[in-house]
Amino acid sequence: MKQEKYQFRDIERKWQQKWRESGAGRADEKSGRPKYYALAMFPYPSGNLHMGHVRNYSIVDVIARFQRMRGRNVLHPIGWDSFGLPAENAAIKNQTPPADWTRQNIARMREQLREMGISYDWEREVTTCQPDYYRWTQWIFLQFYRHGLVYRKKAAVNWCPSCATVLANEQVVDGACERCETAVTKKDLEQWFFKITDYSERLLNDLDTLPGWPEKVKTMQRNWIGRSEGVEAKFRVEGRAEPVTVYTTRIDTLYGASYVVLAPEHPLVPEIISGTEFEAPVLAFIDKMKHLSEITRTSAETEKEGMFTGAYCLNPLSGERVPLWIANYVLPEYGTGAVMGVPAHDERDFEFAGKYGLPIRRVILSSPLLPAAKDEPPAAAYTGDGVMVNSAEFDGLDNEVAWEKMADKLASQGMGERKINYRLRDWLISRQRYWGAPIPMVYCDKCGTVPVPESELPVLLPDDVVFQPGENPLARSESFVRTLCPVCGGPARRETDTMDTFMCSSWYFLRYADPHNAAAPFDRARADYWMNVDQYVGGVEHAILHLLYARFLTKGLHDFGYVAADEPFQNLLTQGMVCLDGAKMSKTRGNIVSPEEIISKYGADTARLFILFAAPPERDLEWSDKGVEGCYRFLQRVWRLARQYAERPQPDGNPADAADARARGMRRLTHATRKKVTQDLGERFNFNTAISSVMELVNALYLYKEEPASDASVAREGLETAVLLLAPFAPHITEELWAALGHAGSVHDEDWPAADEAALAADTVTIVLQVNGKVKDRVEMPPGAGREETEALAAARLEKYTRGLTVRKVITVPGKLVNFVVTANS
RNA sequence: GCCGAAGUGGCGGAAUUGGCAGACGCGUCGGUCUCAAAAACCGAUGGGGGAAACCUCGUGCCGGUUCGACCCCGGCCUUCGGCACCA
Repeated sequence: MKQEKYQFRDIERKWQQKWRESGAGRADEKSGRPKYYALAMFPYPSGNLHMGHVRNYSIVDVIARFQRMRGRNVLHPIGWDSFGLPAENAAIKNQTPPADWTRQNIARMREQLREMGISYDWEREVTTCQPDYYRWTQWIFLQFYRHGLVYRKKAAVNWCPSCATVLANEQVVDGACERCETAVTKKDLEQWFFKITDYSERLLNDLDTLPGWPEKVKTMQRNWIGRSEGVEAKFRVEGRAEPVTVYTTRIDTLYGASYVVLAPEHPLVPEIISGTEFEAPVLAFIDKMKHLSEITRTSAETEKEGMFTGAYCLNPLSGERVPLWIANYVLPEYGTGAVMGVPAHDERDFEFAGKYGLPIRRVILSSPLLPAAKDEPPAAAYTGDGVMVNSAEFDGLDNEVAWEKMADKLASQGMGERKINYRLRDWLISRQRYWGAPIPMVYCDKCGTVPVPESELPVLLPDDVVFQPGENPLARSESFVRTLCPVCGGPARRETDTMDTFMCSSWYFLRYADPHNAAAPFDRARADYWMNVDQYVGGVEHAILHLLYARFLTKGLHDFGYVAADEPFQNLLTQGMVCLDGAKMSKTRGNIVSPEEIISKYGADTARLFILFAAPPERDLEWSDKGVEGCYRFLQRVWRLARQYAERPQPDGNPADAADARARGMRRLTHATRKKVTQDLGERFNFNTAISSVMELVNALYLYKEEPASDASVAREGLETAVLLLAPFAPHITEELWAALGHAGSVHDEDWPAADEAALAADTVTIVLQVNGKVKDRVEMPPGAGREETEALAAARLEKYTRGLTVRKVITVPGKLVNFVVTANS
């Protein structure tokens, strides 16, 4: 019998063409079926798909195809996060406009995605660098501006001298620029900020409404938001009316405060040193601090340094007179920029006091049994809980109780109040860059800072720019900068900063719901139909920033009444990295396997299958060429098996009627596999075990067909089950085989195969026989066998192990095991 | 340092959550087919012992709970992520 070979190239090309023509993957809201929104983090169009993309999109495609076969109305879109630095760098290097470079990259990567056979709704493709998209990014900026959530301030910002741009704190890694690794310095600039800190509490609390997110990601977000409960306490400064306010989470240690420290930038500093002998040295110290980058200065490794200001202040409760210092380890941005120094109970203060000879007094003892220790100098700071000492009326109290009482007392005397602080900073969105969405603001000498009216959006990026390293080309484009004031009509200048690309990627999932809307970013009804995203999948590197900003923007749009969703992503899966030789694949490291190469050698189905089979999705995946070949072999095995059946007519008879034990065993496996794969795909994302169980089914089908009395209908059912179950993973080969097996429609339009519970019923169950918990034997029994019957049989089988010993106890788990607990005769 | 994951054969990984450890795949070894090779197919494959039926050890380490622990508890070690002077 002549057998057609598995020509993956022809097959994949053929079906991709057909899907393209039929618009497979298209989603609309008219379906009566329940919706399902499957989303992968959209790519930056760098030019080529890498294995991380292949993994990400394969995972989501399996989910999308599975949900379609299960009867859901699936939205599975794709787009391009296409603003950003690489395009501009390429423009400088090649003198090609960023738009052209980006367009070419998108075209190339779009083809690569099509070659992977991902079932996107291509009619919903969005591209953030196109005016029809960034118009609405600007519109969203204006809504936040209108609601008082956008402001401009002069701020010392992280500056990358090489990229000539401002970096957000989160884009500074180890004191260096995230992109080019140049050491970051500071620069004062007027910058636009989003008031994300207004949402700190909600961004924190609403994490509890997301059980479908990994605990790890939620923890990272919680830490990033960094909520702390403390007290702001006032220390009177001798000879001054205005007190110093310190922030502390350990107000219970107030009696142990032996000094107060201000940040060098604290506004009080110049005043208190003015005209004193301390003025010159303190100013010299501050100057020295300014020359260090914030990163160096605030690094935990930097030695603590400080200086006495000459001033003293008074403890609000004890009245004790303590010196006022400045020090490098106090940050002006956090809390009040002033802290009380409690060396006995804070490690930083302990180090600082040791260095400068400041008093160290214990106020908390770890145990009440050590009263003698209360006046001994400690060897290290004790930061734990305990009993109060040296604290006047609070002595003897549990420190947690004292905390509350001291906070109350300060409040009643007007010397302090409870305060919650967050580590989260406002979001700096200004970028001194060309290739981004222009910030829609205008500066008028008469009217001041004026937003561009919505009717004038988009503020288009100009074409007449020259790309050189350094300065923002936008600022040099006269045609762009010169404009008229929207209020008075007089001459005005445009803002030349563009937006952080995180802005563009913080709402794209809403645009997919209504991508061609020219009157609004999206229609509320359409957005409400699709939102929330049912399953979001992407790299864990976006665990903090992208996800936090997307949550923030969604909450804002919700609050302004544009969408019902308050959280964008119902379930989140963070996929692991793709590694080669134990390290993440990367261009710089040179350990790359190119998807194009794999697809041309083995086909997209094999590439997809391997990447899903080699590891569970959230774990790192070690690339293996041999493993790819194994998956290729498996698909060929499926191919050969199915082709044999393609030559035969549809068998008569119902597989459920098959009577002999072998047939029923085969059928049981077929239906057990259906059940297993359904669970693996629907309840957890264990693609690897789903695939392995289909492999087992195929192996069994090979054996079954060689049986002398094999039932054709049972074999056929098993084979078609394998093809259907593989369809989400390997969409091309299964489509081809489904047609070859005589079916008219697409395999992807078939109903997901349900397990027949009747077929799952086993003829016998294996009972494990144990002695003292160790397996000694196993026995086959009818499923409904009674306890006594089972134990009797077990006793007989285990006789040789229990002979001469005393049976203390028999543990029986019906249908599973019998365990004899024995001891030696005494 | 803090927070979060993870440690299972030669390798990637299973074990549906306390009940047969090592599914599936890779690799290796042996065999069939072939003039030969490739492909394909069949078989073996955690360590030690034994001719064999079998015995024994075994899920990072130490202890605990339990009839029974890769799984639960306590304490360590290692690796990988994240954060790091946040008062």
